Amino acid sequence: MADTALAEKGVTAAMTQLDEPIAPAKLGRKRDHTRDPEILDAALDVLAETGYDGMTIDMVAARAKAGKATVYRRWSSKAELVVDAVACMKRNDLDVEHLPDTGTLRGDLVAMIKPRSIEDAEKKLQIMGGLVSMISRDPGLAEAVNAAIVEPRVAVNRTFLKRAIERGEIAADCDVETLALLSPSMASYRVLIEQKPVDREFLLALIDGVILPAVGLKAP
Amino acid sequence: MADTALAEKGVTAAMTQLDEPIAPAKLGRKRDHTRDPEILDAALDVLAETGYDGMTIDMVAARAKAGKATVYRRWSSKAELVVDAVACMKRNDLDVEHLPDTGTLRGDLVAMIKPRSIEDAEKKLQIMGGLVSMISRDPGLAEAVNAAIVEPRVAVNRTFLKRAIERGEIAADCDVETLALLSPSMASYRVLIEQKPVDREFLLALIDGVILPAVGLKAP
DNA sequence: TATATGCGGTACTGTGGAGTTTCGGATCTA
DNA sequence: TAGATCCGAAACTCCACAGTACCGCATATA
Repeated sequence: MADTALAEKGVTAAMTQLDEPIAPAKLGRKRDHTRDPEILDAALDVLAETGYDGMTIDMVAARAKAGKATVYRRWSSKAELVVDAVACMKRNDLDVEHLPDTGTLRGDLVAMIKPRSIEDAEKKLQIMGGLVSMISRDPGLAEAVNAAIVEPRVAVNRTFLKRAIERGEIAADCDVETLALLSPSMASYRVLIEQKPVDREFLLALIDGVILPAVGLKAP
Repeated sequence: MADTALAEKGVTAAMTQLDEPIAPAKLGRKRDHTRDPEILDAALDVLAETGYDGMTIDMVAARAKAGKATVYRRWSSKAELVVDAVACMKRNDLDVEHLPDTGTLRGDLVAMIKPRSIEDAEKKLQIMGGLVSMISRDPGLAEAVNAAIVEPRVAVNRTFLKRAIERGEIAADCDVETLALLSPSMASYRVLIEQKPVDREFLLALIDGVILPAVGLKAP
């Protein structure tokens, strides 16, 4: 993922000499690709702490215990590094494959409230916050943010709601898309503007005070 | 030239021995305070377009057709200018005094959907977006943003909900605070992350698809 | 009139960060 | 081995911007 641009560059250089598309006859020390994720993780840390404009390549390199040249050898600019870091964030994502399936909408929603998951989500929101002002200027970044941070969460909620519709727990004509966006939206607002934590209490209030009533269910 | 400078230096040195610590006797041309709001408005425009870090004092001065020195004579730094600009934004705010009172919660909420109001809110959200990464580092700015952008909107919704409770239209135990935050939160998310417009359709979907069902009401 | 300040405009200074280069050393291929 | 490329580290160039200083003019007081 990280070396895509450089690999393409190498291929292009090779092709100009009419050599094989992929056989650049590599020479010298090989690039240590185990450092890629370390640098990307460092970038995400700095991004969450200082935002895009506050982040410097030196900070990232220092945190990853790497040289600046090592960073620039892999990503040609700060913007590319950030886009790649965000795009590669899906890795430590919530398991979309084995979601909880408790038989009730509330059970499913509440089952997603885990300290680990919350902590993870909160950092992602911080990262997103540091990118807000860039999103409007870089379509590629907006795309990456959406795919890595926004959409996964929304997809989970959408799945739960559709399941509830299928088993007849809630009405089929409720606005699934808007409801799926509800908790991510309000969590973002709470973290980035109100500067309050997204804790269990808040999420339960959201589920029992808004989402369930909105689909005609009651909290136990 | 050099002679003049030395002469002035001599005069100043002489006066410093007789100068009083506080000499408020105003002299010379008066500061034109009608320029203050023009500069602040220019700052808000630039802020909405480029964000805090993208904004330069030259941009603000140029848009206000003012000199940079004129800006720095009134605000000692970029940060102070921005905080003041945000704080002084309440001016063109929605009239909190004469809110609509239609007799139903839905009527009140729908009555707030005005093209002028939407346009205004959208620009405020853009400004807020440009400040997100600063909010976490400057408590004063967080305060200003909350007072100028967030709280007014929330207060309106809170008023409508409390009214509805008082007249028995909705249950008294519903979560007013969370519900009042709902539309600002989702509107922020829509503008800043999804990059979609906060149009009448979206707001109606929010009212009829989420808020009203959540308090046990139905859309007509 | 003399002096002092504000005005828009322009040129300047100082700083910090993006991106480049260099260095000594390590690791690969031929 | 020899040459090429990587590594971390540090020095370097270049540029944009915050903030300052000055210019010529306008407008205030005394």
